[in-house]
Amino acid sequence: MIRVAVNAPLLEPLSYLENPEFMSHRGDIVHVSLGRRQCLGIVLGKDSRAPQSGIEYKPIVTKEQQWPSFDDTFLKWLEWVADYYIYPLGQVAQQALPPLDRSLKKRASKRPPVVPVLERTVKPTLTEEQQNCLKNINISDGFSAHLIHGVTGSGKTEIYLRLFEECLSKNKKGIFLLPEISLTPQLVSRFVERFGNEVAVFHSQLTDRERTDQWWEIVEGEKKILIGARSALFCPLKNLGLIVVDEEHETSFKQDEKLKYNGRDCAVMLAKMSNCPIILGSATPSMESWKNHIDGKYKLHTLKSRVAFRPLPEIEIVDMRIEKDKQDRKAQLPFWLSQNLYDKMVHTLEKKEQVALLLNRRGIANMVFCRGCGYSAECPNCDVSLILHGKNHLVCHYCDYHENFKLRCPDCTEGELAPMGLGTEKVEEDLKILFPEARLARADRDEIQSRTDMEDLISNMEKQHIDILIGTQMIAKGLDFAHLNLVGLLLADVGFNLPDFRATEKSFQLIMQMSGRSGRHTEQAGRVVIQTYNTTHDSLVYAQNHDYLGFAQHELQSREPLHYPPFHKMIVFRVQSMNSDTAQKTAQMIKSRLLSIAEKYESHFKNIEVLGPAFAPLARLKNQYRLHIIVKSAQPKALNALARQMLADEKWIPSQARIIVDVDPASLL
DNA sequence: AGCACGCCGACT
DNA sequence: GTCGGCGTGCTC
Repeated sequence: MIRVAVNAPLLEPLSYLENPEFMSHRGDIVHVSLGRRQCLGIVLGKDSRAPQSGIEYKPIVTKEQQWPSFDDTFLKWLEWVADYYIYPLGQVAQQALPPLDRSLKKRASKRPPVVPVLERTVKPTLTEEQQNCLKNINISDGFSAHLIHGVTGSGKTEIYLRLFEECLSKNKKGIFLLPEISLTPQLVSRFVERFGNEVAVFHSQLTDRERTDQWWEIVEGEKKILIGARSALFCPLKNLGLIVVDEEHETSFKQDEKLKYNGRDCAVMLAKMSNCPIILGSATPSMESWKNHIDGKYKLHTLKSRVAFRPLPEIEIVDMRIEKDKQDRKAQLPFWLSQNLYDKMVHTLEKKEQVALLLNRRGIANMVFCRGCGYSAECPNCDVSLILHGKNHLVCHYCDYHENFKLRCPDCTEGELAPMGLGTEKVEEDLKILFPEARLARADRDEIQSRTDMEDLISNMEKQHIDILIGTQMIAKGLDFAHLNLVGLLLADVGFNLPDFRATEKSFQLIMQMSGRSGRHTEQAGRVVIQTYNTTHDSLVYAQNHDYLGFAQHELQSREPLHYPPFHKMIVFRVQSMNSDTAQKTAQMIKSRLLSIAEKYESHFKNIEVLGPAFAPLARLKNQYRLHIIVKSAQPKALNALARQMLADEKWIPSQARIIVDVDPASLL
């Protein structure tokens, strides 16, 4: 009999009879019958166990010919992913296949090409730091892990490009992973300018046809370098010689639905199994990677200065508590704008340079409430306020609920509902009055919805058709504009107080990243203004001094006694149910099961901490009550085994409740 | 995930 | 009567 991982939510593979028409080998992609239907499965190998009585074993139906079989290295990696994240292997493997059948004839498409066509450009000369870094990375010596800590603008990308050159010269293929590639077409362009048509691109904003074509180009075609978001890792490349993960600290490498994998961590494992080097790069390495460097697992390379001796930006912190009471405000400024930032904006615009304002919108978006009775519009399905979009549209940010905004308060029927809080739209409105001459552009989820929207925005910024750019998180990442010399973070506080152990780290990263956008191409330092009500927050003080090392040391020190990652591993069990009671009971059952397993196998599960159950910070979403139980341990293997035991024999789970396992959660919301 | 089975309300 | 809504359970 043959073990087959079927494409169904079954944690264990199933056994099938060998089909006498053909032999099945490990890695083959086959069709098998499952219940009354057929589905795809991956052959894992011979099943030597005795057949179980009561099961009517069926033969494998056919071998799927259109895709090449998985080689052993890649299949081992898929098995590791499935095992580590406690997810059905068959469903993990499904991600490694293209969504459509191969098609050799190119159809005319109105969409711009996935990979732009660009002239090759000359290579810049390397700085001494870059040369040193390259000298210390030997890519032909099997697996090794490197962490490049380089300030923004220090030329990390050029190092990657040189490494990929070396990789290609050895006739091997390479993967370049980015957090959200559709937001960074500039980086793709730089690769195309160096490697021409040897580049393939893979990310979530491609159509199924584009994806399928790119898949074949990199798996069997002429393309040698795959640039992509985390999903690119699942392209079954043969002859892998190098993996680079840029902005490795980004939590968006963690997929938050279905298979909740972290692209960075999976990349490290893929490199290890493929016996090739992996490079992680960041201006603000994650605490996980930094600890790996301290523990000697990653080799550290530091780039301290920007290329061409361009200075680091000057970061100024404005205390909005004082600003509020200031009497000497010349112009009538809106409450969200300090005199200091306003003056700098005027100055920057006079010099025909560009300004970007970042609004870390989470939690302070435009909700509406009644000044008469305090009623506020809330989503009927979720425990959150509705957010005002445009003039008369109330939207829930967590489900698809929306309604028309009516002025009259539905509760006291006397007062009027008024928007409060701050959104990018409001900022834009106020700026139109303050700077009537300036050309404004907004970059948020409402404005930028497709890859072409972002490309247009970038080209407008580059051509200086925009004077002031107002945006959310999405403009903090990876963008590089020559004339952008002032960056304002309107309200830094928003990130400080999230109920998440990574809140300080995320805040620090955002500020560092944002300031990295300013003054990348000038001899004078770019300017950064951070407005806040809490000027002494750790993330601000270290960021102001560009002191990553100090921050990392401080942050690690504060996490260690609390047993937070990276010191202890974490698995979260989330319980969801329409019924609050069922949700709570199920959560309680999870906890007692965990405790009893831990007690029964005491020698295996030492020092396991079980926290909760507690309602998640957003206790109800899409009409589902949400609780979670957090489990921590210093031994990842034991933690995984405990979680598996807990989930085994799932018959005890009440049918109205769903349990979701999240290994290494990116956030606790 | 599919797909079937089965139990209930609604409707020609 | 029987059509079809979806809650429940199983897949080698």
